[in-house]
Amino acid sequence: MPITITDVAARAGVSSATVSRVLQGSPRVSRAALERVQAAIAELEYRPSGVARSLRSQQTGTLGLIVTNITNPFYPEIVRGAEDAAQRMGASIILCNAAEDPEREIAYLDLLLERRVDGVIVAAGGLTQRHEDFLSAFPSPLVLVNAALPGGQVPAVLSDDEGGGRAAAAHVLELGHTRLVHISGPAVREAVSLRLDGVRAAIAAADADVTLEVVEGDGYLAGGLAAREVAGRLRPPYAIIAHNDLTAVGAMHALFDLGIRVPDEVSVIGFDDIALAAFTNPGLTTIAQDKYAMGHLAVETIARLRSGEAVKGDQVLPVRLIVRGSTGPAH
Amino acid sequence: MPITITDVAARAGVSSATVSRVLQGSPRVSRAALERVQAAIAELEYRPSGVARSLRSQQTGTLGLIVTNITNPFYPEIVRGAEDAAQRMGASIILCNAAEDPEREIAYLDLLLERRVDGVIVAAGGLTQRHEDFLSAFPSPLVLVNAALPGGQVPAVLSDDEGGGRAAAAHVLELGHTRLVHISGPAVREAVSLRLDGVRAAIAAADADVTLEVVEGDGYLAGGLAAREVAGRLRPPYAIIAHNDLTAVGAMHALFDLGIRVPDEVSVIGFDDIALAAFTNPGLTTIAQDKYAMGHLAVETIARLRSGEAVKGDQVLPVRLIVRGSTGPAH
DNA sequence: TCGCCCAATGGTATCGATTACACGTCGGAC
DNA sequence: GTCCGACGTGTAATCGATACCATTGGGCGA
Repeated sequence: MPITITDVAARAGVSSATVSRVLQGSPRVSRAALERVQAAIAELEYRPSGVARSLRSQQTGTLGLIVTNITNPFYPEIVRGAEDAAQRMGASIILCNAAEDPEREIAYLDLLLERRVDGVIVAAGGLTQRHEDFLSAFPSPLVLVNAALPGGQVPAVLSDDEGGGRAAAAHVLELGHTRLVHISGPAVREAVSLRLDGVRAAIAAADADVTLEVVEGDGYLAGGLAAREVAGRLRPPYAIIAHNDLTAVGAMHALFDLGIRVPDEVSVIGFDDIALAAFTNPGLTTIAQDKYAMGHLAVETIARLRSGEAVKGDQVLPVRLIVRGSTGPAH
Repeated sequence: MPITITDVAARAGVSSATVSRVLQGSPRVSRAALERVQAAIAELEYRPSGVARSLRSQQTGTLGLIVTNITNPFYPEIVRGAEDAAQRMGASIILCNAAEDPEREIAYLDLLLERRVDGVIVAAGGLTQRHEDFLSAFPSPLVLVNAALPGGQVPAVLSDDEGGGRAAAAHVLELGHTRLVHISGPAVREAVSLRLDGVRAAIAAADADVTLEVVEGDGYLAGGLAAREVAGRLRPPYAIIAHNDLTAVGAMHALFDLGIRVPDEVSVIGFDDIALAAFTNPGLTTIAQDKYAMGHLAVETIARLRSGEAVKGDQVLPVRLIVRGSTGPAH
């Protein structure tokens, strides 16, 4: 049985109202009472009940954070950004790992509603129709990360996927490549088509004789293994533009197995800049998303929504090219 | 203003007590009342307030999980294991990222107490004296992961560090190495000395002419760069046994920079089996910890503590050797 | 037919904090 | 000397759900 405000009041010889006023830092407390209450709190090691406080104030100081898969190296950095921002405003994060299961995502949304969280952040790759229905009617502040709903009814934090695709293609074009292979992600994701759009735009802008082949991957390491089949058909040099870093790493492994040298024969460029990208051999050239900022901004957006501000539309964060060792001139 | 149990009661033409009974699945409700209440719940999209329920029942159904650094690839898997186990028992995880800051860890413990979590899991590398004082007097079910308090007052979930160190050394000894270099972690951590003990035990058991040199690292990538200095002094072949995978990856990078070939000239073995280990070139041979199981077991231990069971002492999980490409015969 | 028991339901205190309102006291101004 | 206001403090309602206790009514056995 933990200590309650009543215990403290009794100990200090005041009413619970006075203790509460001390807790709130209200000025309407005499110095004598203040000191007695503080002493009692210290002696009893009293900690006010956040539960009771939440019930009364109708705020829990918690945010729900739903991630597709925490072991996907893309997400921890987002979580860290969100957690930092939350901590700064005195809130806690309830982490929900959907484990790639859309049903579980929806179940979590329900659960978070019961827990009366002050807001929810959904950092999930693919949204299904059911998600759209559920999310667009969500009765609590809601922000999407790295995904968006058609019509922009729900505020979203995104990276500049189209610009990133453009930068990636421009980079290999500059290196003299004229044959590009794009290993995409699953077609349902909006980011997938945006990145491809960017690649096409860069090719169009280059005004040169460039071929582009598109192979569909799954956005994971396995998707990169498509490079094996490609390598069977194409003679170097060519450049592989992967939808993301996991795909790129998968591709590099496939090439490594086949004895094809990166970047001497084939260039590979990824997208995301996950921690792993800096530690492959050679290091992976990639388009970096500012994942920390995305998490941070999502939490700040929740705060703005809660303060009554109408946040509409998408917030798009810039990306930047990071050149490591996996891309080189076309010989 | 969300819908309350009173609204549902009014709508269904019953008292709130009856609605509560329906919510609890109590059999003492007539079929007619049950149906009316269920209809009212559905129509109003009522969700019972977890906050009010927690206040009344004195349980929140939440667990605090304090992690040293979520972007350290060692932790997400632990988080996933914990989250899965929690979800299975209907609990949620409040994630606290201490960001390598011991003060922040302690502040979080306080916060979690205010939130009246049902239990706390601390997955933190180094424990300071202040931690020890604070944790050993912690008034709520508590489990440590990958760390232990002297005297075993607090239940802990650990890997077999000593056995792992032994297995790592035995592996390179079998490959014919006679000169071993151990890049350790910061000396304050118990796991550091245990792994080193294991290495020494394996050498002693080998009954051969083997030299061992110990270099202190920091447990992170930077620690592995100590390999640069070692490589300046030692002529291959030799084997580097790193305290953990990050250190090993750092070491491989240093060797790669110097043009020293792994594993042809120098063998490198890590510890942990983080996701990254499978995707370096060559793949990293390592001692795998079952991180998922650690998180899972920690949550289960909390549940046992809560049910009144006295869980004392450490629970040690086995590790296993995973041979990839970074270790090879000594030439 | 009477009485008893059980099923179904409602009333209400309770969990622990916050806060509107009321009350008493003291000091200063007239 | 009286009145007013400010200040400090206590009382009690409130947040939403749960659980104990009381009440009602119907069925069944004696």
